[in-house]
Amino acid sequence: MAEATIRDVARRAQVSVASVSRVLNGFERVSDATRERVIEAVTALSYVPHAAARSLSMARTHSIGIVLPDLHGEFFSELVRGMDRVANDRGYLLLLSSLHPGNRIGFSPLSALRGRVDGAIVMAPHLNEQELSDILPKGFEVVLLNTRGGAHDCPVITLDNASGAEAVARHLVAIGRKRLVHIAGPAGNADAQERADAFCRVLHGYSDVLVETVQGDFSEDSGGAAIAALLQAGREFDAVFAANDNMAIGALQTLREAGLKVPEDVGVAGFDDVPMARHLGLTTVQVRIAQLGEHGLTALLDRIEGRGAPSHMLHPVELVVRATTGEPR
Amino acid sequence: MAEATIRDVARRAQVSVASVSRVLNGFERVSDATRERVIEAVTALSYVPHAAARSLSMARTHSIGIVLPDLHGEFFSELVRGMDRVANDRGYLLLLSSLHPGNRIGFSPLSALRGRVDGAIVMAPHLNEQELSDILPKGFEVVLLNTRGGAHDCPVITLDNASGAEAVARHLVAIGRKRLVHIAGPAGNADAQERADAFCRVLHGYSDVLVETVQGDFSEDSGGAAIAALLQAGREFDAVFAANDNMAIGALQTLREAGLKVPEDVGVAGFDDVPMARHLGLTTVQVRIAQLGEHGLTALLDRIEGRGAPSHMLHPVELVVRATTGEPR
DNA sequence: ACGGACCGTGTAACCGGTTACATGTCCTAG
DNA sequence: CTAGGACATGTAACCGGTTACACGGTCCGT
Repeated sequence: MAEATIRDVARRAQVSVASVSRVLNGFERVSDATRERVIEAVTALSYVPHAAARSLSMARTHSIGIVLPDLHGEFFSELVRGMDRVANDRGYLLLLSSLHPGNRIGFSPLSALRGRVDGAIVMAPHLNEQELSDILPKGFEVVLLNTRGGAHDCPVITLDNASGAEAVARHLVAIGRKRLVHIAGPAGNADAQERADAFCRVLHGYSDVLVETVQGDFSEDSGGAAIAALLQAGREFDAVFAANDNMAIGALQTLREAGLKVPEDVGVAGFDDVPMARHLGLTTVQVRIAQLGEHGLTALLDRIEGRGAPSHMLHPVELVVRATTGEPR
Repeated sequence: MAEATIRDVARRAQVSVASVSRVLNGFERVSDATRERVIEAVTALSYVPHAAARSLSMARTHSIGIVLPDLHGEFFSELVRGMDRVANDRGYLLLLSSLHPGNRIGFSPLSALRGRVDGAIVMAPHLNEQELSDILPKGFEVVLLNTRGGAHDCPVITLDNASGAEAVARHLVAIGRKRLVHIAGPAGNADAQERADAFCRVLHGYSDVLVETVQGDFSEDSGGAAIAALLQAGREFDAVFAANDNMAIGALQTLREAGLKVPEDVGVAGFDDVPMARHLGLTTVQVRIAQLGEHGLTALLDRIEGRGAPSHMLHPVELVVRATTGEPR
């Protein structure tokens, strides 16, 4: 049984394809008799319009590309969930594409979306401006998420990393911590950089507070390893701020295994508020990720549909204080 | 700047559109001179073929629909990650679609995929056979994931609940437990049923082992409540197998609050291996979700590309022994 | 020298929709 | 009575690719 086409429907309803198309698209100028016959034929043949054909003639796909560096973890699923809500409301579908480095060079995965999407949301915090320019397609609207994008004309939405990190810094000072450690994210990652910068900037305002930065890579293991190295080196500290929750969790575990008490001996804070954070009582910076997704997709669709959207937006974050940063000793 | 079309390329390269198409699709019968001119023109115009047009004429989209009940949590992200790997390898894109009940009735979200995908992976554990039939489209290949689908001609992939539960049963017996409790999942859930059946079946083979089943609903609270009720009733037992990790975690907490030692007094095991399980040292049955995604997509693509795939497949699971089931007392 | 196989290339039909424009009918105003 | 407008509908071009088929030129064997 081959799929019915609009011409099959027209034949059965004894009308022209134009009339069928008009009925299906809710066009007004159709007589009731025609409309009825068309509807009868459509249901009888269980006709469904062919999306590719429609896209081709209308130059509109009603899908949106989502291009992300990695498709894993709660962050990803939350982001997509938020976008899915908006997409559903506004009649769009989401096309997923991961941007892992191994993709065939010289052929941007983004351009593969031409003719498939009306626009795309791109998140590529690991790329620099140059690399970004190389992959950005000319053919459709793009909104950047959490990505350095100063030099481009597409809107950018970034996390308000600075105020999050500042809030953590102030909180740690407020509860009396003096010797702080920051476990940074991977070098070259914009978010990691902003968090580290803001954290240190605030702390330099306090003459009696020391801060030391060590390297991590956003993985749980790297957080644990960083702390282990510090302990082995005999360093003393009374609080740790990791650039994300994963590393904070790793740090937490290593600290406890080393016999240190959290928060009594060492306070720990992270960034992201992954679900596990609540379970472990981890102080962290809450990022409403689903909302970030909604936010980004809404901006993109507004642009596509003509209503302009502002070109740079900060997505708010909020400090959540839990058990791992207790009161002053 | 409008997008370049294949005719623009042909004009610039002084050849026909057919030749351009041949070069782009790696067709052999093209002279080197022609090939060079085409390539020059393509790069000069930074031409990218229009996916919708290509889909239309080839009746092939190289995308796959993924239809899921919900887009959240680690399960979803893992599943998608696995599929993404396969999709990338084999040159497909993933089109995401959630199946929340609110979708316009009488118009299946699946049929909206016509002309957009070559096939779809559908996961709808909450639908019965009838509801499922109603939404399944005729136009393209479908693979069902973890969904009752006996009556349909599309392949189904389900978890191997039975061997997982059997492994747990054998393990508990092997470490010397004699009085077991099973916290079952919600009535009517196929996975829960299979786990309970297999668990009890194995244990009935041991004359000196007792097993008692209590009801749960997959939630953490229900696991705790079930154990609390047993303790209150003065029941004695030395091991608990919950039908999923959530309930196992609830049980664990309640046992400890009651002053019982795990694993010394009572062993605890779950099912799923959620990330938290590793953290809590929970013995459980690992379901490699990413691999399930790979598995499902591979089967679908094989079908689409002609190599037939078996119609019903069990996805393997594996017992992971951790701290909550220790050695015999 | 000639017929045919083979090769590279171009022309045009086709995929399945949308829509500008033409057509025909009926109604009404001058 | 008729010109012209409003309306319902049909015809055919178009979106941007792919590809069956036609065509002309080489090279070969006889």
